[in-house]
Amino acid sequence: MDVRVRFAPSPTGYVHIGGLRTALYNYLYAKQQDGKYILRIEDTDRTRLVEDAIEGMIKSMSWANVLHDEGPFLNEEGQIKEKGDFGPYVQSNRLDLYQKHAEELIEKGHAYYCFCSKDRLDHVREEQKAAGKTPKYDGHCRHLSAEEVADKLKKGEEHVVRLKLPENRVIEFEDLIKGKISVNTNDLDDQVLMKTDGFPTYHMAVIVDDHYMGISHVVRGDEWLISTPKHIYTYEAFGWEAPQFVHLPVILSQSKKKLSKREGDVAVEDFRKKGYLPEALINYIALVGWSPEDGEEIMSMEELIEKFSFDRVSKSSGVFDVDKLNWVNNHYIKNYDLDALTQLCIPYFVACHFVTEEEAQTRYEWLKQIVSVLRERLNKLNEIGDYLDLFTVNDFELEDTEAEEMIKLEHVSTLLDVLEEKVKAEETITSATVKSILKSIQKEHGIKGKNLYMPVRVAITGQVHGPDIALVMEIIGKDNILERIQNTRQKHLVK
RNA sequence: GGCCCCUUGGUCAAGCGGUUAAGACACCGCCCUUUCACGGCGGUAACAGGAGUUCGAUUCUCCUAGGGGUCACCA
Repeated sequence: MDVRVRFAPSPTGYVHIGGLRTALYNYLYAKQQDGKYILRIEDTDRTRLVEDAIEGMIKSMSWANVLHDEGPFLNEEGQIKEKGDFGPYVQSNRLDLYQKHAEELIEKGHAYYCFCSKDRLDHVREEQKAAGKTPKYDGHCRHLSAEEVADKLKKGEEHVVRLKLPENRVIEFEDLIKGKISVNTNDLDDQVLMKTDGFPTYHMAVIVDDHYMGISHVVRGDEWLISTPKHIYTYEAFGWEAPQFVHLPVILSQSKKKLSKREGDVAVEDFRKKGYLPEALINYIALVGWSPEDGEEIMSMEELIEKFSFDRVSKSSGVFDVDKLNWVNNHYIKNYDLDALTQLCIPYFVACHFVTEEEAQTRYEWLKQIVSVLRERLNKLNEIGDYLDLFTVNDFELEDTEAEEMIKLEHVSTLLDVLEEKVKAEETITSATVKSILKSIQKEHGIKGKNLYMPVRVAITGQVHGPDIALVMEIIGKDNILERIQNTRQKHLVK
């Protein structure tokens, strides 16, 4: 059987990090099985639509490199165009199909019209709650006669279509991750299939679409597990074969709650903006809830495709650990192609007003050098801003008492004089000349190790930590070095 | 509350009847580096609890506790 899977978000906002993982697992499985990965837009709730959400989602997914084979795409002009033989892929364009199938279900006796008002339903629910019962539709319209229904319909009464669930029947299915699940229909409700506005509910649309789109595996979030028996019954009612079900565990925040905006970043877009590399985000997110047999932690998309399997997906939810994401991201930053990384860093340089867009081109080699020095300590690209003063500010203050201590050392005055003299004597300063200068200072004055490097570091940067000092000096150049020595001498040196 | 599901260190996790219960992040040491990092080595730290089954349970069963999901004309 051909593997066909889908990611089916509602266009109510951005792609959530949990959604990205769901999409990723779908994608990995499809690619591994030589199948198709489909993007479908579930926009049946007209009240929650967010303008341009579809575009945003397509962009986020394509940034993350989780690319669909069928569904809506953005063309050159940024308009939405569909690709694939099973469309339309946006549910609001498939209304007739749902309507037709709802009628089919009614004819077959597996669904019925319900004319209950919202008020009545609310009332019933309240009463049930008050009586300590589980709220459930009371079946008021279940047994209306054909005449009554026809009459109400003719009068144009508002109505919905409900699924007619059999009583006291145990529905079982085998979830590829959770294992055997069984639920009694008595614990289930006669789900609304078609709403008063003529739109289907999720439960209707998902079945019709998955069937006609030839979906082989429904890979979705945990929250759908309980509705699955209803879905299975609906497949049966249509006489269709149900797909395989795969319910993924939830991703939790550090405080073990469902990941929410309040506790930090949840949108894929947020991570992009902060300077997480898509490779790193994908790599990390794949590891929350799944691990490969060989225990490998750093994997490319190709490796993920090769190693992924549902039976190694965890049954229980996992915490999203930003620290580990940072570690993975840093790993990718350190090993990235330097030119490609520099290109990715340019927006951050510009955003910090370190350079203009134009300068980013004319002084590209300089930026590249800076990136090469900073990359090893960046957890994410936007941290680049934390280091830029290092290259631009000559008139700095000492960062902390530790820095002050270093400058207070007795030999610093002499050290600065000698350093200044030797720097002046050089035509240009490179990392190599800095090293040879320091070496000669060691020989001539017996200052070495920490006593040598630390005061120099502080005198040049004002800080006790930071990138390799010789490289920093090479990047800022002779004139700035001399100016900084002057600054330190006048401002910070204890006379 | 009913129903369904889950439970290995702070976190991600391996394990699928017999192991000194892996590995990774974080944390703490030491080493390397004439500085800062990187890196290397090492350390602290876990089978929720209780009954069974078994020669033997982290692994199987049941109960308890805790957590999550669901109970919408939202997905």
